[in-house]
Amino acid sequence: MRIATWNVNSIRSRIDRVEAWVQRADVDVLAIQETKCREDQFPHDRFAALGYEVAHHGLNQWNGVAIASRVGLEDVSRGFPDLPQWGEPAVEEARAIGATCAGIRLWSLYVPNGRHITDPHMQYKLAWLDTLRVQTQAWAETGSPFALMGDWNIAPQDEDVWSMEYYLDKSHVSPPERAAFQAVLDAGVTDVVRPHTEPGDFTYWDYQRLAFPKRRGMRIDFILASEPLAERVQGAVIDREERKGQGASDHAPVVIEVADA
DNA sequence: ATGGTTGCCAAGCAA
Repeated sequence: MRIATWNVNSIRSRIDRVEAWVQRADVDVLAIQETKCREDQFPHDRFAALGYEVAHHGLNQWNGVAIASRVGLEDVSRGFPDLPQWGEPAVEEARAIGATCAGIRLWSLYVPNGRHITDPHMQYKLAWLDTLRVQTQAWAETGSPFALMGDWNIAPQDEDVWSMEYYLDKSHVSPPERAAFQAVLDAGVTDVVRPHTEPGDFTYWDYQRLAFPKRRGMRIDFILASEPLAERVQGAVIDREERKGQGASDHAPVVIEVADA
């Protein structure tokens, strides 16, 4: 079984490429981030035509997460307990959706962008991650297979950015963010993609300044699996090809191959 | 050279 995560940067503007990619990559489950639309705007019919069920959580033109599956989709959860609120008025944003597919509990997550080390968004981001840490610990204690998939807006290691000098005073690499990411790992999950990749294998490249052809990217999209699932992962790939050409998302899809239970 | 890109939706914000 092939499971993937992809920040598509608007499902409506990307639907043609998403449709082509899920067929080319032959994925059974796709966790999507940044759908950027309400539920009534989501192109459900396009996924249904390909044989995928979809659970979507989208409240407005921002954020938005979904899970598409052709191996079953059960027990959908939109958000999880104690997530911090944001905005005026403060609301819980559409940044997490969970579903059970082929016996595996999968989460599509869009971690808040801290924007800058000193920005209020950074405290929101860290609080959000701490809530995720608490939940991860609880999920791990059940001993069931699960994965946290999505855009973390964190580059946990120096090799995960094209230049540490460039990012030194910026978000995504700060010690508090990296500590928050590590705390989630310590709660009971592991990065199952890294063992199958090399330094310089990024998942995101800015649209600006020719970042992609200059290979100036970051590795900020991850699949973190609990032990019962991690031991079934047979391979992984970041599909850099999908970042090429007109109409590409600024993120590449990340795929894992999982053995049957 | 203080630039450039994309998507929301139609001015400015978000990434």
